[in-house]
Amino acid sequence: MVVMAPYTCGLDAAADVIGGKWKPRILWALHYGPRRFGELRKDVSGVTEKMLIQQLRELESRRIVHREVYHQVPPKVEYSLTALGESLNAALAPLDAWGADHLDELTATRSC
Amino acid sequence: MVVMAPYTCGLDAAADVIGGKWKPRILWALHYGPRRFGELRKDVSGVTEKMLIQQLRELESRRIVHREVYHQVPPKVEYSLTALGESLNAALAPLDAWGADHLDELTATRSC
DNA sequence: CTCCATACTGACTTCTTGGTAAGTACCTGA
DNA sequence: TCAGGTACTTACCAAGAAGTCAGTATGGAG
Repeated sequence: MVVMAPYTCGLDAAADVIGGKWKPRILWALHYGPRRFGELRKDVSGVTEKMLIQQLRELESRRIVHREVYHQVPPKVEYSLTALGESLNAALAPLDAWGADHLDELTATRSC
Repeated sequence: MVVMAPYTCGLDAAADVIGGKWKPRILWALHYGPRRFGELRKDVSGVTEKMLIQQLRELESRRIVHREVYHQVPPKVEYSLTALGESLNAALAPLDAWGADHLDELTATRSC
């Protein structure tokens, strides 16, 4: 985008941050505490390394997740939620509950 | 999609429902009560007719919005939230609040 | 001297989403 | 007879998101 329209409401801004196929699931995986790259790859099943990194980088640039590098061999990198990330996850909780509550309904009306 | 992976959590399901460039804003516009097609087009600034209809149809098939046709000339169609839609919007409220709270931060870290 | 584990990186392709612009249907009122 | 107002519908194209897959760096184990 060359010109970016300002956010029209908080929801608009939030949607921009959690947009992308994998971000909600990454956030959810991080909910349980810091995770290494390889652990996330397993937790978020189906994600490719490329996408996982890409999404993590975006979340990092938004200051939602923190990246901690341990200078070891083999390398170790841990990802964790920042305070902002924690607050985002808290705001996401009701949405998760809603989805869980209506899971059957939502599954039934999936496009197919 | 030929084979669809089951939802991994409530958040996953919810994200599927509100996914798409315009759905959050449409939902938000509907928050204030029933709206005609033409009104929504103005409320959700920037949306094209095609996209608005497409997203509304998707929300309708998920039973988030209700479509009421008045057989008049010129035609009149009103869209409103169903009970499910209302509950979704309620779950979305904290997310909107979060976005509003951190609007400056989020605007500052936009990709550009 | 080679292999291993881990965390990436990059080129290339495919798939999905969104945008443009034109056209349809209907009755009313001038 | 013909423009006006409303809510679509369709065909086509462009942009962006995601997937595939091969390659890189490091130092210790064997």
